[in-house]
Amino acid sequence: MPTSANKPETSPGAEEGSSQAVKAQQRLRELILAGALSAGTRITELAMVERLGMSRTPIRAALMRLGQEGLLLALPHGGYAVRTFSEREVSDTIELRGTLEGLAARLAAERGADPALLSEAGDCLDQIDQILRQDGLDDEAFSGYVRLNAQFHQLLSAMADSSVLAREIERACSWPFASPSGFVGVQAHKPGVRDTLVVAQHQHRQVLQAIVQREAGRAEALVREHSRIARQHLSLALQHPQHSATPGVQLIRQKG
Amino acid sequence: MPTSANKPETSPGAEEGSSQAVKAQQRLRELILAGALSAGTRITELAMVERLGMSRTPIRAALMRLGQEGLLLALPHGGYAVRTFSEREVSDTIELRGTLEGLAARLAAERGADPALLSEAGDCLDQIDQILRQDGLDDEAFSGYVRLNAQFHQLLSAMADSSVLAREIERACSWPFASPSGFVGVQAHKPGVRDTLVVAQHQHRQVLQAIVQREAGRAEALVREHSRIARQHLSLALQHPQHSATPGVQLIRQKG
DNA sequence: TTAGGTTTTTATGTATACATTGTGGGCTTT
DNA sequence: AAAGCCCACAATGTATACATAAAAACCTAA
Repeated sequence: MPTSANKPETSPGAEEGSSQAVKAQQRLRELILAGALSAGTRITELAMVERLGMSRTPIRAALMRLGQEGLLLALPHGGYAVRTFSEREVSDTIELRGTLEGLAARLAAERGADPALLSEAGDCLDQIDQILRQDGLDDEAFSGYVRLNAQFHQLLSAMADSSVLAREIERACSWPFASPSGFVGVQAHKPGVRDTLVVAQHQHRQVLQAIVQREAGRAEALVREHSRIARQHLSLALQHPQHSATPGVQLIRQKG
Repeated sequence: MPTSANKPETSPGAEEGSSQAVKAQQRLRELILAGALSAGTRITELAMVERLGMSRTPIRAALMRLGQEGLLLALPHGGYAVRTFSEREVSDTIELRGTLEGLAARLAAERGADPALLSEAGDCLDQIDQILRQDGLDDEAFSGYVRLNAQFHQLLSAMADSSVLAREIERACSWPFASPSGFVGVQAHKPGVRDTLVVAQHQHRQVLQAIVQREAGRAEALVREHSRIARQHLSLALQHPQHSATPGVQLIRQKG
């Protein structure tokens, strides 16, 4: 096999309907998070032109968007490099996400959330309870939890009814290891998994209750505390990187 | 004067050393905030090519950046429009900024801020005291306050020693009416101005003290409360839009 | 052999031509 | 006269050629 592939790589889940620029952005993100582009290396437009099989223009747009998103670092004299994250930066990002979600919960409680959203959230938590009812959690149950967890957090964001805040929360969750379900996959096959999820689910219930009862301060504090679970997961993932199925962990540079 | 100007407009403070794309971004932001591009209207690339006297490529880059920054709204089938803000959105943005700065203050207090920064912040507040010592505030004194206030808030952000958070705070301050000094110009020539600034300065002192004494919760609460001054200023500015010298107020759509 | 300067290469910034898509207006038909 | 279809224009998406600047490599001289 020659070193310079002639056939541009195709992504299995790539959506065909989108524009080239969007496709480039998706593909580049996948490449980065999968570790195909090692951390710290410079990314040149021409290399991506070869690799993705499109012209420089959409590549440029994609690189710029990923740069503003934070996944790429804009170099001083032009060009980009795959960004690396210190453990502290990841921790700060999680704290940021928790703070923003906390603000959302507080606003939802203060202003009163849309009853339809509250009902949806309740259903969502009921479904999680269903999953946690079984003793052992198979992979299917686990991915179900991840999906429902993400849905609950998304509903939480929507309850604040603030486009400004929703936008920022979405930004904060764009880093895979900062998203609410980012590190849950870490200990998918460890003994105490279910207990962790039970605790998280208890917090979910309390948060929803606080919002319903318009206890703004309590709602905010609960969500913040809830986000610390992600930090615990981060520590575990860094201690046992080999078990971590989370995409993007190789972007975290360890000091040890 | 013909309707289609042949000479591209020049901006007085435009930096000549930067690239075309950066210049385009600066100039477009000025045009939007000055109201030269009325709120809600679609911005076409070709129109800006005529107006700024450069090709589509840097214009495109600038539009994209302003879109991600939030000043422009990306239309569903391509193109951008000057974004308008509801009063609620502006209010939320200020709340967001206050929350982020509050997080910064908390982190600074928890982790302990760099003594050099603490000393700089102290000097900054001393200089503000100097300004407030005089009874009447002339324009020069006022602009001095605005500058020092911005500097203090910038130092606050730096004390958290978190690049992630600093980046987000800078984003939140990019909207002129959400920045710490955004609406102070509103009541520059009103009788009670000085008192407002005295109150704000008192809060500054308390915040710095809390950080020095490592009182994290207090620091966070104080900064949040401090940000509500901006919301008061917002109300005043919307009640008396004619007195408002803040750029960008015309982007706020009033419901009344 | 090393240091410095020059040259070549390579990558990004910029301009522009071409493709494609969506929208609006005008024409035709019922 | 009204409604629907078709055509044309206009704006964005894409590709590529050209300009410029930085970096690397090579060559020369000390």
